[in-house]
Amino acid sequence: MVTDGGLGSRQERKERTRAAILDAALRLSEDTGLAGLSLRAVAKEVGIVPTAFYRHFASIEELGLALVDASFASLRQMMREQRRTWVDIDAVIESSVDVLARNVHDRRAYFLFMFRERMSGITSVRDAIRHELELFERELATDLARLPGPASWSSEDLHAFANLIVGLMVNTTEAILTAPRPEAERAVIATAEKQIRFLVVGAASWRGQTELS
Amino acid sequence: MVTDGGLGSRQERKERTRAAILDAALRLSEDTGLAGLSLRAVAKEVGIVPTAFYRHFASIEELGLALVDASFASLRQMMREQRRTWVDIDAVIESSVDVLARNVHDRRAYFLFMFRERMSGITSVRDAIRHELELFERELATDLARLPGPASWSSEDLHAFANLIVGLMVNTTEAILTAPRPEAERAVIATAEKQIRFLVVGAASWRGQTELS
DNA sequence: TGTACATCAGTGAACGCGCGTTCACTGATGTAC
DNA sequence: TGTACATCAGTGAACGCGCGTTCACTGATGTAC
Repeated sequence: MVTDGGLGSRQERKERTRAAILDAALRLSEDTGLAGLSLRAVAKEVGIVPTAFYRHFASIEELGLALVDASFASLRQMMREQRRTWVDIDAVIESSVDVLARNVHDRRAYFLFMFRERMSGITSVRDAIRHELELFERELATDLARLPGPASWSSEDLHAFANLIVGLMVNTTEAILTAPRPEAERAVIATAEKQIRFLVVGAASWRGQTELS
Repeated sequence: MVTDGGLGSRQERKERTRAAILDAALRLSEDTGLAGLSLRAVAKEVGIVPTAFYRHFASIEELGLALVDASFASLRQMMREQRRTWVDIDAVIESSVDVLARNVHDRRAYFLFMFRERMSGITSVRDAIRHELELFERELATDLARLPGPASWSSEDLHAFANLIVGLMVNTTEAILTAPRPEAERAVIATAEKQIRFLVVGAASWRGQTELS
């Protein structure tokens, strides 16, 4: 494993090993969670000696924080693609659940990591994920404010609505990740689309109500 | 610790030790998660020798399943109290978030356990929690069907709506558990009440829409 | 271009530690007569 | 009520194992001249 074909500069090869460690950690933590992951198991999976791990990360915790960055980079890329389709709120509903479902498959390991470790044992990793989700929610609120309807809402309403959407997204992601068979997944997606319509229509009606009162 | 005052029959004292184990596990798993909990640490906390653990549970996993039962028994009791106030959907909204917030404080350790282990490493425990949450959602759908408005809904709509409510409840619970200070918690509660109104009004309007089409 | 030295990713032995689990045991509690 | 025996929650020694971490090292890659 030292020379590994001898390709690339020393720096490039170090970067490749680092990527292999992140990849192995993402894979192995599916079974045990990050807290249950041992440095030795990761090293074994990568094909390096345990002590070589320290050339890349000071601890499993530091590795975990790098995985949080990678996971949210992946999530942001998804949202960037998604946002290009935002012309009005109906178009958003139309496409958003499908985009989510496709991405949950393509980046399954990242989504599993985010939604598992959000609740799990390593405090700094958990806090980093919650912080990123909060940022994500704020970004969403800003985006929503550009849509014709929500443009006139109060910031409290926008926040509450964005929080509701992110919550639904999280729950739907978990349901997709958990769905045992394609037909169960289709049911999850159909339910999620219906739920998004509940939310959108509800928020609109509710604004109407208070504006009249 | 053997005689511990000598109070009660052998059976009663065994039951007391069992309860102490469950209690210690609930407490210790707040830091590490159930998967990070060692049999020896639990025994030490209770004040028995590690091997005595086996008189009560075959493994940490079995202990975990007992904690799932205890946690959902606690959740069901909350819902039973809550249901007594259900006369119409407005009364439900009025009281439900407050009841939830109060219970999250009173049974904090149980709620932490449920929502942490739902995503965590021990497969059988995770599956048991998901199963219970599914049952809980079905019960809620049945209850909702008794309310004047939802009584006329399709079962798909009821399911989607119940799922949305449970999801919101889960997210709100997590937010309450995470809220650093009382004022942050009040903001969470205010947001949750607004969100429930979104849902209720939205579901109603959405039904109206499709009934007209 | 060739040489001498510096860098540093990965090696391998060794350590002490907490872990789950086994086993034979102890002695208070419970039961049959 | 008194005695003899059974039950069984909790004990304590011992085991092998994987863990994180230390340390001095190797040898290919990189750099200065």
